[in-house]
Amino acid sequence: MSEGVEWALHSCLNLSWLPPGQAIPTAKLAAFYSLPAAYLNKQLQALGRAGIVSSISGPRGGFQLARNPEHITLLDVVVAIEGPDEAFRCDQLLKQGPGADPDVDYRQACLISQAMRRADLAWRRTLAEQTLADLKTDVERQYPASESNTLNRFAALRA
Amino acid sequence: MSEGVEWALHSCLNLSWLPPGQAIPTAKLAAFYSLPAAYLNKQLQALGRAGIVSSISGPRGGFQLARNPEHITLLDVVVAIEGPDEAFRCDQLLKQGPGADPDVDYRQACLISQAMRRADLAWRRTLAEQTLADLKTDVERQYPASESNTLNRFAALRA
DNA sequence: GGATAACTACTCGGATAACACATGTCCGAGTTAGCACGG
DNA sequence: CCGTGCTAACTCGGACATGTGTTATCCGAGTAGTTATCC
Repeated sequence: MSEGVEWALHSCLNLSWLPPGQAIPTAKLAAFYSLPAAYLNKQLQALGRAGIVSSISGPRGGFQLARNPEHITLLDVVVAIEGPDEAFRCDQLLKQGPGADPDVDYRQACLISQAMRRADLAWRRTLAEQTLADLKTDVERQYPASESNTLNRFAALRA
Repeated sequence: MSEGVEWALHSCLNLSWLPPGQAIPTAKLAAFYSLPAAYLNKQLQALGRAGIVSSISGPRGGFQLARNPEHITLLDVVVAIEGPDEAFRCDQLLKQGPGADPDVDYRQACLISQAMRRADLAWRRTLAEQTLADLKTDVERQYPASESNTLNRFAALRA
């Protein structure tokens, strides 16, 4: 899995602490973790295409969450960056084997494919069960200084 | 995930139908699905290093399962090919952020990392719950001709 | 006829290229804030 | 003083290089079976 997922998750969490209506440019989000700004921008574009963040051009512009953290699951973010394909892709090897039926879709019929899909669904379900709001709440509970640290850091970068 | 996983799973299943003590060379396993033999050999080597299959050199040589199908889980095969690392790797971005403690291992402390690990564990658990023997039983039940098809194909290739 | 030794064919195993995707970088289009100017 | 038009800086967005890991291939080391030879 590409590291862009980690960047996107941390950035979304930081965005969730902003007052509504305020946007943060890529450069500041990147400076937060000393990341290459141009590449982080690429990931944020992907989040934008997925409808997770919205972008504003020009001065005072930047990115902000496009909807409430309660309605953003970890799966949404992962899919936005990694794409919708499941990790295991079935190339329908059985079509090359003996007794193969050309009309059968072995991505459905192959029991190996089914077993792998079961695992993939378990993974997706676990990710979909957690929203960004849940994560935010947990972080605030365990590390109470996080929110103010984040906002202070953004304020300092604003200078 | 690399396609070698799919090849390995199908090959292990085919190997599970062989009478005990009999080995099949890479070339025949590859011909089964029209795969490149040299590359499939690479995957089988990985299975060998993981102790899932054992190899025999020379004429009448080849590969065979190293232990009973009941003791080979799908997770074993996936890990043998893909390696033990989990899909999401935490680069400890928080170490670069404000209020970071250099002595903390954020792979453990970071709640994002924990959430992703939870999903990864759900995936691994699902894979570990299914053994090659389970898969073999299911296939034999749903496609009764599979076993004989496989053995016949091997016999034909033997010529 | 039997045992032995060399030979041959076959198989794995790791070292070696070719390719694809993730990673990283750059500059242009569009937008907004600030400013200067005129009324 | 206030309204208006201009300028300039800032931001995103997509097009363009680079690096690393997967995909694919090849040839050498080792082994077992076979055969020919000798006792």
